[in-house]
Amino acid sequence: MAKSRSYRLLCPIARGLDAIGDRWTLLILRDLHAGPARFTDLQTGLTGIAANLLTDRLAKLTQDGLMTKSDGQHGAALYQLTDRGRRTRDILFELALFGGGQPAPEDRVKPGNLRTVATTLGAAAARTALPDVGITAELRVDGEAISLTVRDGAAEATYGSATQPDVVLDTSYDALLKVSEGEITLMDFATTHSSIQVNTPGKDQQFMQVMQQILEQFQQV
Amino acid sequence: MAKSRSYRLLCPIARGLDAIGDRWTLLILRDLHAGPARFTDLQTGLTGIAANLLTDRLAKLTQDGLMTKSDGQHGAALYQLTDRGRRTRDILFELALFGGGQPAPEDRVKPGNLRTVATTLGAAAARTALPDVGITAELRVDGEAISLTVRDGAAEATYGSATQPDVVLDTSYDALLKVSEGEITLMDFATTHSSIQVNTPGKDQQFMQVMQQILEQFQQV
DNA sequence: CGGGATCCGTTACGATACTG
DNA sequence: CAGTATCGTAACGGATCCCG
Repeated sequence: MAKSRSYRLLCPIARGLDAIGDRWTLLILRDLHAGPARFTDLQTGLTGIAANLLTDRLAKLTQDGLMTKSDGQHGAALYQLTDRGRRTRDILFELALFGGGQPAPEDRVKPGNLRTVATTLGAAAARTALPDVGITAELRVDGEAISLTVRDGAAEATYGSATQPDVVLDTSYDALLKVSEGEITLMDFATTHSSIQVNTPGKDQQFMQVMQQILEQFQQV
Repeated sequence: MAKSRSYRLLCPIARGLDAIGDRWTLLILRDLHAGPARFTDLQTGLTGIAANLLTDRLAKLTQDGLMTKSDGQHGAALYQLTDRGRRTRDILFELALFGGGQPAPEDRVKPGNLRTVATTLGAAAARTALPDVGITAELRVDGEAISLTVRDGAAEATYGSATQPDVVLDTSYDALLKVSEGEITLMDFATTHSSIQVNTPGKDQQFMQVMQQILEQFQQV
């Protein structure tokens, strides 16, 4: 593992950056917040990180106690966040809020998978106050499934299908970006850029309420 | 100006990192949140950044509209944040919360100046709810002055002396780090690691209330 | 002395190829 | 699938020099 440059400052901000400030590191954490992932899952989501760099980063994150490596099915290692690693979530969310306001040139591409969507929605949902809502939803974004559950005031979003979802929402990454950046309204998003399938009658009201609260997180100027 | 590597992803997190993810950039912003600064002020606070790198980073931040350069007294240029640049404050604060939980090896040194303290306290203060408090305080941390004002529910901390402070608190960087990281209690901090001078009788109560709310921000596990 | 610009050795990154 | 190995290139770090 190549040792990364350190600022060697006592300042907590500098110490934080020593742990997660290296190139790619925050994007790796971003994808891990969507749930455990294999090496290849990460490599795909990061669109073109060199394999050796990914190896380096995973080693450092593991050594620093932000992540663990465990053996999954048939030799496929699984990487997942530790409790300490999960504490980077709000950093990522603030970064997303800021980055959403940055101009995006034309040559930008979609990430290789949409784990980032699960992370961002999950972080936003965790900031909402949803006392009496109990719901399991599946979002299909450009065909990729994201599971969103809210129960007992706690919210969680993971990459992958939901089991027995009350509601399934079908939409696109483009539309999600647009609504989160205020280019289209929530109403417009829900009606013309999404289609919804209700498995548990009545739950669609709760779901829309949740989505509204999530997306409102992005509106704070 | 050397062009920085871009992730070229639509993802807001990646876009944010394209703007502020380069080495040193977040630390520059950190110091600028404490108020306008000259080239040398920044170079000092960053303890050993190469001059050409600082030049590069300032140029990129200016070009991206996060910062402006203006002429100060006798040829000394002044750099300061734009509104957009100020939106990085919560990223820095979340980073500080996270970084405070990271172990700090022995060989770490104090930054060359304590602008970072003004930034961190200011960001923490901005998150508190302080409706009916009006106070101007000066913190002297290892001899460096930081001005903290709270008025009409809004808080601000800048590097430099306060004009006619109601209260002056004398303390050390070490003590501030310890209390923010939970190694000592607020009471311990206030009594044995600080000395307070009250210019406006009665304001010390309000001040302690403010300090408590600020430092409580760091206790959230 | 503040505010850089220039130069150059070192280090990390990025792309490709290769292996268990 | 999950990495390791190699190598050219780009960014960083330190020093020196320049200019008002």
